Amino acid sequence: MDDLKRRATVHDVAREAGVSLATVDRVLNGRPGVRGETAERVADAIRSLDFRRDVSASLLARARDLSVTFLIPDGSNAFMASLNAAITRHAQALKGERLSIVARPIHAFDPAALSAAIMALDPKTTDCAVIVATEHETVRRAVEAASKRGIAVVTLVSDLPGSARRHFVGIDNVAAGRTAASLMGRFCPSGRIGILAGSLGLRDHRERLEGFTAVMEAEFPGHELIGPREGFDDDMLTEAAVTELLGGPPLAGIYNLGAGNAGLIAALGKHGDSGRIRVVAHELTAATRDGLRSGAIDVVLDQNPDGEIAAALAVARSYAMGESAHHAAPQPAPIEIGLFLRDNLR
Amino acid sequence: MDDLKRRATVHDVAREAGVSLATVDRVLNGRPGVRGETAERVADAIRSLDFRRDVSASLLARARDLSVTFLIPDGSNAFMASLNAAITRHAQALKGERLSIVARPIHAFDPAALSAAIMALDPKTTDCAVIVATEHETVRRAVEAASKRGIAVVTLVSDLPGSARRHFVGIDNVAAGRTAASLMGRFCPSGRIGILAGSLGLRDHRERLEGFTAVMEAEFPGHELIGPREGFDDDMLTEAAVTELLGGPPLAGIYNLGAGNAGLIAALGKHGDSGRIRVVAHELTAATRDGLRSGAIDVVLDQNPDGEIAAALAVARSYAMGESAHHAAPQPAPIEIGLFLRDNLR
DNA sequence: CCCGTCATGAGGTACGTGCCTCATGACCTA
DNA sequence: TAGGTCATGAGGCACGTACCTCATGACGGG
Repeated sequence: MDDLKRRATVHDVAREAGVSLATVDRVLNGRPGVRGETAERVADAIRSLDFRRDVSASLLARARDLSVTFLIPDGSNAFMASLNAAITRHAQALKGERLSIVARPIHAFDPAALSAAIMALDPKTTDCAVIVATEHETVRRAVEAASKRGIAVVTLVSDLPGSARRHFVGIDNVAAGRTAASLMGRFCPSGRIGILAGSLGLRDHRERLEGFTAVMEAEFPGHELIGPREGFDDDMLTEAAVTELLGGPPLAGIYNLGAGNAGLIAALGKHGDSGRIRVVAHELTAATRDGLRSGAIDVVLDQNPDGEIAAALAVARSYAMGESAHHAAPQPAPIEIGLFLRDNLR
Repeated sequence: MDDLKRRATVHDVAREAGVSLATVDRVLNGRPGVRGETAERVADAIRSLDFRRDVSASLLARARDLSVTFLIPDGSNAFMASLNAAITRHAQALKGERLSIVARPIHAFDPAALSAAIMALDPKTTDCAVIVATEHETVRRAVEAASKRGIAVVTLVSDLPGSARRHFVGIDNVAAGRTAASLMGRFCPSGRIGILAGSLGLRDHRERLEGFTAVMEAEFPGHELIGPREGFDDDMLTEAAVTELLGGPPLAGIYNLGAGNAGLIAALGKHGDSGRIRVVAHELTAATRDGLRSGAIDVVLDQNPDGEIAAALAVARSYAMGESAHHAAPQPAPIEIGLFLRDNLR
């Protein structure tokens, strides 16, 4: 009866399949030298015994730690900075968990730099790469090549559909836009709503806009949408755009689906009665926190950077260990859109 | 230079402290037979080498798995059911991670049953207990006793301040109430707001009410608050309470800070023009999801059960391994209040 | 028939820690 | 001084997997 409680080991699998330990090992770790028929017998035994590699023993026995490389855009973007901070924090916490983490900054929005960095990854020293994807054919090809070399690629924040990436960690930006509209419509019985974007060349910004306008038109048809005006995620340009919007007929609300929120707040402050204009923005940063506290911003939609890094690491660990080879891949919970008011600021 | 990259092991600690492996082991695992002065030398070595127990090796070498026992209220409460479901899911996913999870149902809101269950925990088979606390002196004493026996206790959802519990995993319910008020105030320019509670004998319900009324009074003084009416988390009683509320002068909004949402929705449906009344409720369940989709409910505040279980397990694992003994305890991110509209339903 | 290739078996060591036993010396007390 | 308690050292086995080497037998081509 002890046997019923004990977890199955590689020895049990070997016995069940009628092969030696060495063969089980070859199958488990994808090494060559096993006939297809034999490999199938081993796989059957694994399934029938519900064998799962003992993670502790496996990590202990490995010659090297699992290694995950993050390729994150550099630059002054506050959100990317908080992503990097989260990576550092997790790297610290994962000391002793046999997981080594490297973060390499990539020139922002530069497909060539990103794909070059992906191509340079050595499967001997990298099990998994986590990238903030720029949508470009070169990047797609680099991901394909990395995958062929045995490096699992995970996209973060910005996806790369149609590529060989194994997983996407991030929020649903269309849903984010829809949610923003749903709140804005309830906040403002009627009136003109100004829309600000960073750049419509970015996939996530396009998706947010799509969701926002769809819900506004369908559910709150009494409102007039102004824009979108592009602020290119820059404080100065965003301030100029907002000032221009405020110069027109009175606005009931403003939705900024991009960055540059410091500029937005500055423009509102100079305008005066900013308390009456409902404002919805994205990403919890120093600027948006201040905006929430002062009342300049009503709601912030956030993609929790820390949670995203944690999720990416969990996925990366899972793929790096090839855990999904013989059992269903454990689908991690999708990243949720965080909604923050002054009253639930974390 | 290899030495600089290698993680420190117990051997290194022993050498650095000038003691034997056995003594390091005694210190690390809190076994008796070490003079205070010697233990201090070992602790110094641990700090100076930044030694961290290798989690993989440690788990592998242990005679038994880490074991975490959940004591969760039973009954028909939809939220507790989803907590249990989350526990089952995680238990499944943690096969192979040397963590064994037991969930024991406890008669709801019964301090005697809860404390008896805590007293019955054997430190030989339980490293950590996660409880949904009922506020009572017996429970406090049981937690104290368990802690003395070497069982770390973590409170979930409902805290037990002033007890020997090592950690609380849950949301800030005052903030939740404040957030609900902040939304409600923005949704309704003015008017009467009905308030429903489960039972004001519950700490979390009291806290939500406190936060809600504080913000309504301070920021939206034009509104008249009706209630709270107690529905005792029961659909029938809640429906009756709502029907009574709807019989009075027209309401602009309803805040249900307890359960029984199916009753709330039923009463609204029978009343007719429910689309005009803004409704804020708690916990994503089948009932509240339906309410969001149909438009009967505008916003649901949720404490992600899955996230809470994950956080509780992380904390439990950390305490069960005594990781925080020589380094700063890794404070896990606090559980966030989830805000859900129809448009960002997960 | 010889040799090369291939699938597989046999057996070992290593990873870092938990936990056990036994020995040794120091110190205290009667 | 004998006997007892206590702090500590020395050493070893175990955990389950990774990864290595070497042996063996089968098979096929020339």
